[in-house]
Parts: sequence; structure tokens; C-alpha cells
Amino acid sequence: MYKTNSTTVEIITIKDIAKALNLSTSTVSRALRGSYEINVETKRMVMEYAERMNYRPNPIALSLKENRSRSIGVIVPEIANNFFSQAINGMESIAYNRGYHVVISQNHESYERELVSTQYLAQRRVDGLLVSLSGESNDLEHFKELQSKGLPIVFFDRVPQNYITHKVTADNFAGAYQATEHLIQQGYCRIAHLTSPSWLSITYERLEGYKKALQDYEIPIEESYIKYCSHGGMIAEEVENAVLELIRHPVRPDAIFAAGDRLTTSCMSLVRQEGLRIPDDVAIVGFTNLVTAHLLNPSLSAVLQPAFEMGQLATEFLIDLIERPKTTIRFETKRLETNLVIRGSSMRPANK
Amino acid sequence: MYKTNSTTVEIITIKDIAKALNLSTSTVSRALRGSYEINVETKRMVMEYAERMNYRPNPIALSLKENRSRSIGVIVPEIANNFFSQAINGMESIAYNRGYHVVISQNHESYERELVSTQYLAQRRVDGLLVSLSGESNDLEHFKELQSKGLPIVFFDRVPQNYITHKVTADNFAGAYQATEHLIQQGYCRIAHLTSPSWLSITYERLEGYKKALQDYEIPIEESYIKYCSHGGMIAEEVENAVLELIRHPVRPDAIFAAGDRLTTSCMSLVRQEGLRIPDDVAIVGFTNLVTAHLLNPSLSAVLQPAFEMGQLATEFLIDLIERPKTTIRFETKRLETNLVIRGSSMRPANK
DNA sequence: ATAGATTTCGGCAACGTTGCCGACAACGAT
DNA sequence: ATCGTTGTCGGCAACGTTGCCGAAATCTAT
Repeated sequence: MYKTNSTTVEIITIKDIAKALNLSTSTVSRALRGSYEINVETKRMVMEYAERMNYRPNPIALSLKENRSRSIGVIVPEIANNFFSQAINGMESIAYNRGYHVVISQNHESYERELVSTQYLAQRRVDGLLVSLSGESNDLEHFKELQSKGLPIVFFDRVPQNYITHKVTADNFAGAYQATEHLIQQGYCRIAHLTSPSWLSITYERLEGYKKALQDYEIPIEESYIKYCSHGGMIAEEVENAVLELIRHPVRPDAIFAAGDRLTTSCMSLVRQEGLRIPDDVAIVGFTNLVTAHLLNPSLSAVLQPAFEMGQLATEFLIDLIERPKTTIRFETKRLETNLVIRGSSMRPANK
Repeated sequence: MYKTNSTTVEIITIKDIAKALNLSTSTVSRALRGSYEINVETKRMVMEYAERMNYRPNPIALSLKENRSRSIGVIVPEIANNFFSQAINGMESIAYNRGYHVVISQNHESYERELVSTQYLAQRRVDGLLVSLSGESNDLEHFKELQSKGLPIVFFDRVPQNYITHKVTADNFAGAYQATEHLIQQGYCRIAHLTSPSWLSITYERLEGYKKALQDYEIPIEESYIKYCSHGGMIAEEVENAVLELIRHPVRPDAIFAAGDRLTTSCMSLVRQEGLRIPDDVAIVGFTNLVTAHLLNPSLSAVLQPAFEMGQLATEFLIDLIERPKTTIRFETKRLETNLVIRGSSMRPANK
């Protein structure tokens, strides 16, 4: 007895099958997709042979022919960010179920790299794009051009204002409002806001929530308490300057509401490095999905975004756009609720 | 005066250029690559027109023709892991400089998904693969088959033992030795080890380092102090059971050396949840690149891996394999030094 | 002036696949 | 017997690009 080796060593094509079975390539092709035009017996033969030889259609040839790839491109600022990696997991969960692959790309908060990633994915004929804007992107022509060519794009998290398509965000306004209100209710009244580049949607919305909470509690808005980091925390020096300016402010804030993983962690580091206690000297609430929030010293109060669900929803939107016939679509902007988790970093100190 | 619109709206191909300029596609093709066979004047004309129309060669057509894609595939267990995301950044830094794109894929510690990812990338004709094995992978036939078909593969971090190719790892043995030795020197003597699936290279090497340190200091090895989590921390219950078994051990360990982000953070959570103090009741050292390590409560002692450099090195290896003519290569296994950072979680308590 | 060399370009095929059209046989209906 | 129908299949073209071969025109050398 000898052992049959059923695993392929060479890559087999439809041509090889045709040759081996004395058929034409078109017949094999149709047999494999089960066309009614082909004799049942022939179909069986072809399918068995294909199975045995472990035939897999060449997706590149299909992409070239059909001008699509059954994959969707994702462009995020950083994968080393809990929010984004969770969102990506949500995207994968939906995409795979609907027969799409997910191609991940980073823009590293750079407009240049966002451009390059976008071009790359478009050239590889992804069927759609899921995008969270880089901190540098105010020009969106590259997206608009692709969309006008028929490439569906759905934005999530960092979405552009004047852009007509589906968008998925967290309710940044409400999240920021709750965080600020919580700080106020804990007795803090000089509340600073450390945030991302001013032109980003998330920045604006969170800022508005922050301001509204202050107004509702009749706390004057102090502009020098609001610090933008135009590189979103990618440049350590920038964050350092911002935080130090807050800490060394003539009237030092007694609380900081920080946006994003990096800003929040940097903020905590610097505050402690400067010898201040959290929350006794400065309380902190972060707009972050850090998985280690509960392990920090002190444990970090945080506004959580439903990252996984946002990824899922954005993907469902996108795939609908891809597969829906060219009906006129009413584009939606979906806001998902955030979740404020209160921990040690924002608790009212005993002596206050 | 009217505004000339220089941006393309339609995707332009070499055929379009040929038609517009009354040339053949082959001439245009050669003109664009600057072939000596083409008249300087013609070349100029073609190039100018291509530039103006924003021509970009279709990478899919090229992939089909040349059977390669100028991109390399990366398969990691999780991108939501500081070590891997840092490594990926290292990969990108090298790859882009050498004209390759990086396609990221996750296996979520599952053999099934590793298979799917591998097939996908291979079918998309990536020029090479950078792989860190899933916690479930002991069968490596899918990689061997691809390699035998000529696809270069470089493993990093979690590398297979019996597999002939380049490999890049941290010096897990030395890192574990140092961590264990440090704990011993701090006065801990019942040192447990919480680690990844037993069949992974990193598990074995770290375990050996841990054992060697114990031996060198004449501390008996207690097998019940060694806990494997065969899903690498992906399943909360598994980690919980392992940690609880340690904590509720008749002779409770006074220190835990944990491997990986998830195992370390889960371990800290559970230990504290059980009402034990770190490091007073149980000291902890993690084999992890957690960026928040210094912010944890207590700050976490950790063995750091040079993730970025590992990514770079692995990519250099891979691209060399891709581009090197079929010379007989001496495959290397490179070990990079780890870095033990000592913080609060492993300091000797005062009363000991 | 003629043969050969050089310059400059076009045609064809191929990568793997599918859509479209046409071919041919067998069949039933008139 | 003739015609249209149905069932099966093959051939060709196309997606975008490049390699190979050949062809025409011009130039060089004798």
C-alpha cells in the first residue's frame, strides 16, 4: 500500500483542470459555479477533480476582471490604540460573515500616510473603505474623488463634517458632558480639557459637551484651560508642553478631562512626575478605552466608547453600500452611547 | 479664463494613453519604464501625458502577470497588544523604504484563523510572510507547503522549533532568567510562573530561564507553581482558574512571573480582586511591553522586548529572502536582548 | 549602390477568469 | 422531412500589463 498525497504542491488553475479533463476552460468555469448549462455528470467530474487537486480560484485574476476584490480597507490612525483595535475586531466579525476580508492600514496621524494608504487600498480595488481621519486631515479631496468614482466610504469615530456618506460615531457630546458633570458634582470647579487637534469632529463635539456642562452649572469657561494637541499625542513634547502649561497655570486646574489613550496616559505620567497627587491635587477623567484603566494608579475614570459595536455598525453600513443596487440612499449618521465608568482618579478627596 | 481640471476622475490605463497618443500599448509601456528602445521625444510625450492624467499602473494586473505584489503579509495573534503593534511599526518602517506594503492580519490565537489568513495572503500573492504563531498552532504544514512553493517566510517572537528559515526572537531565556533572579534577590522564594501554551517557543524558553534561575539559587522547582494558559489569555476563565489556583495554593507563592500583556494584567486584576496586596503578599513581574506599565498600581516591573527592532530585523531578513537570487542561504536565528525594568510590583516589602 | 546595422515602434501572447456568442447534436412538433 | 428547441459544450475577447519577436525606416560602411 502506498500513501496518496492529497495535498497540492503546485498551484492549480482552471486551465489545468480543463486540460486534465479534456474540456474547455469555459466549461470548467461554468461547471464549478454549477451552471445549469453543464451536464450533471460533467459537473460532478469537474468538481471532484477540483476538490481533489485543492483548486482555489485566483482572487487576483478575479479582481482584475471584476474590478473588485471582496475585501474592505480600513484606515485608522494607530492600531496600537485600544479603541481602534477593538473597532477593527468588530469590523472583522461582520465582514467575514458576509464574505469580505479586512485589510488594515495605519495613517500614524499623518495626512501624507493617509493619502498613501488610501491610494494603495483603492489601487488594490478594495470594495469599500472604513476611515477614521488622521489628526492632520482637513483636505478630503482624495476621499471625495474616490467616492465619485463609485467607491463607498464610511467614516467612523473621526468623521468629517461636510461630507455626505454614512458615519458612525460615539455620542461625544454626551460623553464629554457626563464626564465634566461628574467632575463638577465631585466638587471640582477648575476643570481643564486636554484634547486632540481642533479641527477633528471628536474634538469639537467633546469640547461642546464639556462647555455645555460648565455652562449648565454656571462655571465660567476659561479658554486657557483648553489645550489642543495638534498631533493627537504622537509627539511627546507637544503633550508635555500642554500638560505643563496646565499644571503651572497661575490658577492651577483641579481636574483634567483628557481625550484619547495617549493624551490620558501622558497626562497622568506628567502630573505624577510633577509631584502632584491624583485626584487630590488634580483629578483626571479620560475619554479612552484603555484596557488597563482599572489597574492604573489611581484607577482611571473613563468615558468608554462602544468600539466593537461601532466597528460592526460601520461595516454593516459599508457592505450595504457595496451590495445595494444604486438606489438613492439616505445617508445616516449614527451616534452610539458612551459609558462613563467612575473610578479613583476622579473621586472627591476627603479634605475638600 | 477657465480653470483646467488636472485631477483625474476616471481611472486611466496604458491603453488610454496609447489611444490618445496614437501609439501602441507596448510602446507606452516601454516609454514609461524609460526603455532605451524608445525615442527620447516619444518618451517625454508619454511621460508628460501620463503625469498629467495622473496615470498609475494597475497593481492587480501586475500581480497577475508577475505573480507577486510588492507587499508582505504579517500574521500576528492580536494587534491589540503593545508588543505586536510596535513590531508592526518596525516592519512598516523597513518595508516602505524598500518599496513594499504591509498587509496586517490577525489569527486571534486560533489555528483556524491562522490558516484562513495564510491562505488569503498567499492567494493575494504577497511576496513573503512575517509570522508569529497562534497559540493553537502545532501543525505547520500550511507554512511548509507555501515555503516549498517558493514563498519566503520569516518567523518572529513565537517561532517554530523544527522549521528551517530565518527567525527573530527576543532572548526569552535570558529575560526570564533575569526576571526570576531579580525576584529571588528581592527575597522571594516561592515564585510561580503564569505562562502561555506549553508548545510555544516563547513558553519553553521562558520556562527554561525561570527554572535555571531557580536552580542556580538552589530553589526547588515546584511544578504546581507553573500554570499554562493554552489560549494565551484569550479566554478569561482559563486565566482566572490558573491564577486562583496559584493564589489558593496550600503554600501560596509569594511572587508570580507572568508572560504576555493579557496574562499579566489579568493576573494583577485577580490578585487584587482576591484582596491580596502587590507586592506585599504577591510580587509580580510581567514579560510584557505594556505602555502603561509605569502607571499601574503598583507600577509594574517588566521584561521589555525590543519589539520595533524585532519587526525591523524580521522584515530585513524577509526582503533579503525575497530579493536574493536563489543562492543557498544559511538561515539564521537572531536573538535580541530584553530589558528588565524594575518597578514597584516586585520590590521587597519592608517587613520581609 | 547595396548590404548590413541601428533605431524605433507595433503585434501577439500570456497571466486566470468569466461573459457572450456560436456550434453541434439530439429531440419533438408540425 | 423540415424546422425550431433544448441541452452541452468550445472559442473568443476582455480585464491591464509586459516580454518577445518582427517590421519598417533610417543610417553606416563598403
